[in-house]
Amino acid sequence: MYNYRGMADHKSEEARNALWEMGYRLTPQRQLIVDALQDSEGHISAEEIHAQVKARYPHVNISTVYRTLELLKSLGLVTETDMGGGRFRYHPADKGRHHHLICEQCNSVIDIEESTFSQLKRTLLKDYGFKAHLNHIAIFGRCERCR
Amino acid sequence: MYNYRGMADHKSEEARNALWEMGYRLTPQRQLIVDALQDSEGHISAEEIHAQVKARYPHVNISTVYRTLELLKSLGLVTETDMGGGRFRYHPADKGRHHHLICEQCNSVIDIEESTFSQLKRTLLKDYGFKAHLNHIAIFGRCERCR
DNA sequence: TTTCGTGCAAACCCTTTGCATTTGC
DNA sequence: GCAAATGCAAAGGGTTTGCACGAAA
Repeated sequence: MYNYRGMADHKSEEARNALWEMGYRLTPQRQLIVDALQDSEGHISAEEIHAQVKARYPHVNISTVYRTLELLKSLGLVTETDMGGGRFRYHPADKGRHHHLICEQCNSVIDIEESTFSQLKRTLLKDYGFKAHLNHIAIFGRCERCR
Repeated sequence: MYNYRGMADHKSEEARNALWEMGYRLTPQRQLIVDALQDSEGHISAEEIHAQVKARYPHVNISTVYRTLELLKSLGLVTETDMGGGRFRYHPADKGRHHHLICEQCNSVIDIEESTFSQLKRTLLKDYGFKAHLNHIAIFGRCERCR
């Protein structure tokens, strides 16, 4: 896999630089995965990333996607949300923390602000001594249109 | 599979009667599964139920456990919680609705009252027009001892 | 050149399903 | 006797892993 410098339109300098600075190699696969995440507006699945990356480089394997996501997670560049049933979706950390409302009827996803949970967090800490780690939460229900 | 009448110590009359009244057969498997759920104090996994049932009737298959849980769910006798990563745990409905705080350090589970979320539910409805279905929720974090 | 990253295929874990057989009623 | 329930084995879906090859520094 050749000449990846200058190939992409550098939307995702931060993640790239972070990888570079930590001593990780800037492979084309990693760059394309980072690009896909950045383009996604969040909530992208590993398979969707894979499909997008394959459109450019057909031989990229999905295990590389998972391994790269693992790396980005460990560097705090990406957060992972369990959307139920063990399906994960990914989101660039620099796009801000938020949570998801998922409509069981139409499958639409509504982003909600992290602050929506601050009251709940306080209650859990006060009443149960429990420090909640609400990274990305998915809440299921019915959206406005589907009720 | 023989003589199941009078074999168990009838802790779980309700579920049994409910099954019976709805016209479902009272097989020994179903009774043992219901017993396992009842004994579990909640939060039992399909595999744990299976192990417990097999101790009495070695030939019971895990698919029967899943099918019975499916049935009990559809009758509203059991609720299912996704404890992350697509692993489900089950809980008898008559033991009351509640949610879970799971410590990432020591894996302990704290039950919390459903009412803890009523404020959040109201906010989601008011601000996003979203009717949340909070059946059983699992929230990860750190418990009092592990901080 | 030496280590790191990748592709491939197989394994994994839990859950679900198809089908022939058994069993409750 | 007959529909309903079970056991078995195989499939399923998304994720992970072992290993040999290939490429980055």
